[in-house]
Amino acid sequence: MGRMPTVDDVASAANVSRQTVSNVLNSPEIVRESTRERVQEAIDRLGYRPHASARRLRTRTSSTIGLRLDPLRDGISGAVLDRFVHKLAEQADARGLRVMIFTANGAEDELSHIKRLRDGSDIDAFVLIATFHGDPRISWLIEHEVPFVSFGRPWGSTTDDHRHRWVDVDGRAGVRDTVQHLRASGAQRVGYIGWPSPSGTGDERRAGWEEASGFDTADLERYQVVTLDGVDEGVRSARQLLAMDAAPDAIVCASDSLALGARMAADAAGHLDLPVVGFDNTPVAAAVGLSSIDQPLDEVVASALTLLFGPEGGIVRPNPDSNEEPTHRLLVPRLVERRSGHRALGEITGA
Amino acid sequence: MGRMPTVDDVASAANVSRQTVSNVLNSPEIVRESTRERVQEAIDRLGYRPHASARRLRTRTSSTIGLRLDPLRDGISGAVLDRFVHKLAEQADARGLRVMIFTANGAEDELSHIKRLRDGSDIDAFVLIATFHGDPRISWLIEHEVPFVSFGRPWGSTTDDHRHRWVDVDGRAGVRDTVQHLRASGAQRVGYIGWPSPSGTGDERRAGWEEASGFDTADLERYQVVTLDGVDEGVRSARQLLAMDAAPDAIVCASDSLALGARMAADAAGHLDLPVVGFDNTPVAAAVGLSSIDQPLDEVVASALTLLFGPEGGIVRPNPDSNEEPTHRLLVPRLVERRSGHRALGEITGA
DNA sequence: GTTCGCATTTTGATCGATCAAATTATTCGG
DNA sequence: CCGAATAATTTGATCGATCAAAATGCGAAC
Repeated sequence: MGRMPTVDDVASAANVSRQTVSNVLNSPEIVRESTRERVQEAIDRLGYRPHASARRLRTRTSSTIGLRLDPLRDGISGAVLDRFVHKLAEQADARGLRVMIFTANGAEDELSHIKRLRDGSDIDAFVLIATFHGDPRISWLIEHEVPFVSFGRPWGSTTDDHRHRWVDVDGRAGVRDTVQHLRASGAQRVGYIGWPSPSGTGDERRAGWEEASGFDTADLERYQVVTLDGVDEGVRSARQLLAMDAAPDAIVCASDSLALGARMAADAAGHLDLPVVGFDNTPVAAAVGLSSIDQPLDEVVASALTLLFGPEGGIVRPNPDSNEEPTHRLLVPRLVERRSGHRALGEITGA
Repeated sequence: MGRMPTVDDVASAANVSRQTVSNVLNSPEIVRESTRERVQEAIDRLGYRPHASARRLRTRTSSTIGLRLDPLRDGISGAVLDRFVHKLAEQADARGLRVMIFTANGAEDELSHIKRLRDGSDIDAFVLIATFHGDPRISWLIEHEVPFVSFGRPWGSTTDDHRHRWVDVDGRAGVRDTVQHLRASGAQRVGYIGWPSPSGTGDERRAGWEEASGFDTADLERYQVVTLDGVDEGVRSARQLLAMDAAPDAIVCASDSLALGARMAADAAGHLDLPVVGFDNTPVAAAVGLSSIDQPLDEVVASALTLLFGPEGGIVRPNPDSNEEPTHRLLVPRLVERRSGHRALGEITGA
């Protein structure tokens, strides 16, 4: 394999100067059409491709997004982030951006990675996932004016800092709509299985249930179970709810793991028609025919990139100035119903 | 944020020349100890980090691995590749390598991405996953002497081409060992649920079952079901097997999706103790307590990197010369048993 | 005390592109 | 047909590092 052609090679092949070749690539509108065609023809004929590192050295931008992969989760819910990663790669590509991934043990470790990648001019902007209360990454990035966007709203103090661009899914609205839908479909008492507080996302989802459940304070206590995530936990919690005097006739869960357990417990207890709804619409939910609240990841990713780079561009925008455009987006998830009309898990296990 | 320090800044701070600073970073052994310390101190004090693009421009290497993410799978099994991606990022990091991801629609599209990334000197080496029979990527990469390694053996003609470095998991041995183990534990007739031929991995797994099953030709036909992947398909296939006259008393499946379906069908039919084994040991298998054959992904990734870069280095090695060292590794998966002693799916649904 | 050899450090050139400014070509009004 | 204004193109410098080769220092041998 011979040496790769450079701008100079193309330039002499097309009888123009380097800069003109560069202009054809980067600002074609300022080059006369006849010249542009001639240069383009030379580019195609020689198979020229700009050397990414040389360009980056000069322009001081890398057109690369950094993304930290979270520690592997044993649960089912990890799949959401995998889908997110995939879609980010897809859409970044469409904008001519590259995605570089890395892993880290904890926020501190991640910060050192971020510094290294940032200082090496390897990466222009970062995408953060799984933000949490008092996240040190966020304050550091703001402090050092590193462009970033997070999937997950800022929990805590920096909520209204316009320098923090974020996208999130309104779990509260998603659960609220779902509960309303269930009640409109005839459910009298919608129970809830969720995670212990404080948990940013978990608390929001619970709040959605509380708003739409129609329960008084006492019943709000009775009709919810607080538990860690997991299938076993879902089984136990659902059993507990179904053993009540006026047992719930529908159950909403904070995750698909919990919902899967709840579904199994409900089926085992003979409640084949009891609606059970999970969250995240993971492959598992689809595989076993479980209703679930789906996060619109396409929109999440599109919004994240728009906040970072603007509607079209592929160039990093400076940190947003105070009160121009919104620096965040809150998207509404939608319920994917799978139970009615679909072969039910219960039809199988009970067959 | 002021301008980042460069080698020259460090050099004048430590009263040495640029090159000495460069040497401290890249060949510390040739710098006198006292000088090295002085320079190092200046590096630390100024917070200097080498500019990655500048270095790459000069050295013509990027220390970056390209990885294409497969199209999203709706099934449960996609999780294996996610774990692979994660572990690759982890181990690459430990070697000072970066991982860049991209997506593509089909092998042709992927090739054009590969060309672009390669020609832009963005990427030194590629990692391919999900290889298939007559994979055009492989021949192109070999042809153009682009370093690469695949997770997945070459199916078909190029099997013994030493220029193709690959790592794979010996599904045949994994299934064979599992079947032997089941028979040693008392199973008389081990059934098999797998995918239609031709399927590289699928055929290997079936072969493992055939070798260890102890069946004659006729029974080999009777005790296996051929079906596409999916939970529903697993349910149907298991029902079919369990309805036989001398029904199997253990079932091995080509995937966790199938196994989950089979488990559910077996439980529903009252065979709570019937061993069902899946493949891939996905989070779902762990969540519902399903036995599964686990791919040693840590070793897979470690082997892949070793084949590409050598035991320690972070520099791309030239394409392997003919018959020096092995250019592939075949790893043996191991069975993770979850049924015995573990709370069974049956205990719940049957409770 | 010179000289040779080795260890250590410095200097000049270069990687491939873009920026900023200078230069040349073209258009248009009068 | 000329000169100014604008369009198009070219030239010189530069981004930050490493390579290759030259220069310097230093101890041992003669």
